Amino acid sequence: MANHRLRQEPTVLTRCGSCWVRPLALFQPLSSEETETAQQYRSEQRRIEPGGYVFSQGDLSRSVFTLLSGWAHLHETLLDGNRQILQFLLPGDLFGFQPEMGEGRRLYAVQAITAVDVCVFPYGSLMAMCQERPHVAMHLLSMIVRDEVEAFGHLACLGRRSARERIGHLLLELFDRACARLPNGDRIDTIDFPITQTLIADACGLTHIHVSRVMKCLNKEGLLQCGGGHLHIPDRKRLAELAGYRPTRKLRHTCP
Amino acid sequence: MANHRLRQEPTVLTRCGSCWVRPLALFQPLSSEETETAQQYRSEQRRIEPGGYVFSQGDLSRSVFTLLSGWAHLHETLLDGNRQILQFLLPGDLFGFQPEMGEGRRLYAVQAITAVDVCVFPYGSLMAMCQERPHVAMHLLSMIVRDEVEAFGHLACLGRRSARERIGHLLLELFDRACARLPNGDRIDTIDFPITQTLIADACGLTHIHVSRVMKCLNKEGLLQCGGGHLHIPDRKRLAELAGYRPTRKLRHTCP
DNA sequence: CGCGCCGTTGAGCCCGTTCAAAAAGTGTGG
DNA sequence: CCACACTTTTTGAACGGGCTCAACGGCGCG
Repeated sequence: MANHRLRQEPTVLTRCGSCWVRPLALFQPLSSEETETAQQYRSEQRRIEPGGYVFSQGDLSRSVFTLLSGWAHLHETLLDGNRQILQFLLPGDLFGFQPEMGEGRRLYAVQAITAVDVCVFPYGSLMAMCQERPHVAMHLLSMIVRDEVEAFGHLACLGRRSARERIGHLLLELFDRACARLPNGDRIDTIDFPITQTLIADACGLTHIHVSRVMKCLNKEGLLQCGGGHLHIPDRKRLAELAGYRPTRKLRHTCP
Repeated sequence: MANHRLRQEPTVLTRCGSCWVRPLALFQPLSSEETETAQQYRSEQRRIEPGGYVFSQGDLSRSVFTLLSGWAHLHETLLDGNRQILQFLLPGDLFGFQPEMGEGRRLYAVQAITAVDVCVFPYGSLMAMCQERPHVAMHLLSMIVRDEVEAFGHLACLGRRSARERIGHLLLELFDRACARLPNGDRIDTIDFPITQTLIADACGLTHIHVSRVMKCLNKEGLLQCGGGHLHIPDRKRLAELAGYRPTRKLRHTCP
């Protein structure tokens, strides 16, 4: 019951034991008894409205976060004001690690796209948990490696692919990641999609003007339909071929 | 000519206790007594000649590696034959992690640029070590996060910077990383540099032809001199300004 | 010597950008 | 319901950075 309500609008504090993103996220390897004690490692839960920041470049870096609901993105703003999106964040995703582990300042910012709820873990308590429960540390390690592999994939995209391919690739990836968070996402061909063309441009290293042109074209060819908060992909295979997308690459999290 | 071989050339089996890259690498947090027992976690040491592969895309993924000497690069080969370099590897660097931790196949390949020596750690024994010594696991975590941050930096480069900036940025980064491995690297303005223009192109997402043109230009302007296995940067500040390079960002490893 | 690899140069083209402006949502308050 | 402001998407015209294709010179090596 609490579970059902969480999916819609978690305005109240969520207990780890009944958190619906747990099977996807940091505490996946914990047994159900352990989960209740895990509660103590979390410091708070926070809601951020669309366009708001979870943290900004230059902020003190003292915690990591799990996204409980909504969409967000991690980005760097360059000196000339240009922006590069480095990651899109979906429910269950863990973010906010930095090499210094709690002593430095944020190199990147995380901005909410929709309204989001985040769960806060101070570095200190997270480290304590890792020391006490090595299998959590191992799981953490593998989550970060997965992030790195994703970043490598994006690098190859930006370095060696055309605009069409980059956009197709990104949309397929987000489509798959969003599907993996649905109860029975296999047969779905339309998802809620709060991503603007400007965001796509900032992720793909293009101008929003050119993104508009290319997407218009992809639309005409019947490869995808995007707009009004929805993304429809009628034929994944055809788009995947165009984009050189490898569905074999494991995605960040999949529902159990 | 001076340090044509970085410090020394370990042709014989190196013991962890006397390994010169240890202060930079995986076993940094170990005490000297621990180091001798750490020896048991390492399975072997391997030498690869220039152009040879430490592993290739599709290989079984069973170990991680520490680079003991030489230069290498990690890259992905796309379906159309194009290549994207994802990381340059210098002595002390750890590489070879994948999310599945020993069960999947390699998504990327690691190729030797110069002759290299690598130290092999099977996943299993590494995991055992992490369970027994949590501070090693924490150090591992922070090393991988640093790699991810580096990858993010490259993403921003490829997405939002011009060819001049990308090349300048890459050369400065490699320059700094190489310097950090020298005994007194602060005052140095020339390093051994076994990187061809084709490699730079594959890292920056450009053609080697265009790299040649841009570097000719940078050379004419007195910003750098690159060739014959050496890189000379007379005025770091000027180049850094051109490239939008932030020296504040912490590099992978620095000599103690 | 021939062969490969690396760097260089030139001519022409194309993808994506820049600049400018209009059209089509979207949300707010009257 | 409309008026208004704002964001998002679309369209057009012209420019240019980086690519393609092709050829050549230098160097190391068997």
